[in-house]
Amino acid sequence: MSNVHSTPFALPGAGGAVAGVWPPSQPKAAGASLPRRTGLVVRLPVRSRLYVEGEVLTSTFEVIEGAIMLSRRLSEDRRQIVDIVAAGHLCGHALSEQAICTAETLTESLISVSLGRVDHSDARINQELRAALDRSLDHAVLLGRKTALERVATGIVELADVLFPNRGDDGPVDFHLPLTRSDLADRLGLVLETVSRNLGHLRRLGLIAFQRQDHIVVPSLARLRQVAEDATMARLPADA
Amino acid sequence: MSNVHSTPFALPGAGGAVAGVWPPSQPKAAGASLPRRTGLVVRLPVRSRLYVEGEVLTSTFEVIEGAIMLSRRLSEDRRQIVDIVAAGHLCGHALSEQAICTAETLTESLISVSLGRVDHSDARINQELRAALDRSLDHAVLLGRKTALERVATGIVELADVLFPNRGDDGPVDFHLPLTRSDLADRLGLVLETVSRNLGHLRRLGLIAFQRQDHIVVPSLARLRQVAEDATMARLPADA
DNA sequence: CGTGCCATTGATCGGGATCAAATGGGGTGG
DNA sequence: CCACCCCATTTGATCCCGATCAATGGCACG
Repeated sequence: MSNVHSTPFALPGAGGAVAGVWPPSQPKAAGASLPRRTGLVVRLPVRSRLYVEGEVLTSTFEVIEGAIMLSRRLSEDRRQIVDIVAAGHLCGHALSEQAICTAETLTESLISVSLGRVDHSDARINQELRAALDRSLDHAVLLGRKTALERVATGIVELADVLFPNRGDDGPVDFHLPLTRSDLADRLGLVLETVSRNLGHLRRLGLIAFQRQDHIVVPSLARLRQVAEDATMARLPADA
Repeated sequence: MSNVHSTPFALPGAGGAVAGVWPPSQPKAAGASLPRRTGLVVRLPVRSRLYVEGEVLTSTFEVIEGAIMLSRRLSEDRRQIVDIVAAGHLCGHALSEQAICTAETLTESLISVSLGRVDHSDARINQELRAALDRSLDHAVLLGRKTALERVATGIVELADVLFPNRGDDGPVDFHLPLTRSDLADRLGLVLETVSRNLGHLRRLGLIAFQRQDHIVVPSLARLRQVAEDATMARLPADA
């Protein structure tokens, strides 16, 4: 049902400890420099774990560049990715003093770290909470009422929106897919094979294409958005 | 997939209009008086619609007694009940100036109505938003990763918790089920038949009993909670 | 005493899960 | 530069849980 990741590395408290723990001898991240500190801004490689569900949080994180995914576990093999935090948004202490989920960078990211909730007004926090709630409700509709094809289409659209925050909606995009099929499955309430098959469907429908397994091309976000809302129109002549 | 309710009645703006629109000649509510105004507190019958998804909100509602359900529609026949607001909690303008969902009383309720966000501090509103977000994430795990039996068990536990806010957890409870099977289905991401069958399973397991179709008895909330988290232990010898 | 809605129950269907290979791309070491 | 290996992904075959279709039963209300 779910996949168990080998943890790249973890932050213990996520508080003042931030700087010290980071460079875990992991030469994996693409052309990225090791995490370096700029005031309270850190650059983190892919899949850096900021905090774990249940932990007491002392820091608030603001995404400057990149994205963070938030997940919850029901048990070792049942995970749900509950949100993806885009650039400009917050997570951590300001939103919940106890971590209500686990947070990991989805891509190499530039993150601003601040203690407690300094740096962020009540109004700002309020706005962030509202946005997070709104996203969560949308996602509840997806998980409760959408078909697999609609879920996968929605997942791609969401990633496009998250990774390219301010672009005139719709029109063509292409980007690196930061999630494996298994991650996508854990986001969409499916299993990885179903994700793979439905990506195939979308591809055969001409709604997406792949340059590589992890590089997707979307000719028209508008058309994909349509399928994401209602896939009844989008069935292949020959279907599995 | 979902049911389309005949709307009992609707509030247009939910602002100062509150008092005028309410008594819609509907002698259905149990022994309830017609909505009467006490300062800014109103008593509403079952299934009163406070506002509809998309509307501009001017009022904040605080549940004094009873409960409110919040729902979103994907289309006419795909509804998801995204939250149930218990006594002591807020919904409406303070949480979102545009209604992000439709709100209806689940039971006859005592609701305090206030314009805008007066009466509620930023801290209070933040606290409410956090609580709502936390509930929503829990629910995402349910919708994404729980089996039908676990969902139904969770649904009952949730109702017990919502309708009896401050009781020593666990131990026996019995109460009127304010949701139809179809409503429960729309809460749990199932269809009504599946809800009915799994209520049957729980009944045969001795985890719940029915005095009437809409009056449930839970001998041990603790045991039901266990099944709500993991139903692998709770399978009947002979099963459908 | 019907009439209509809600719930239960049964029969069958089908979408997505599970189990099982095959494929392929990228990184490593020779 | 190439061979190999590892692992993510694709694809295929089959299963099964929950959806759908279809009666039937029960209770409230006119």
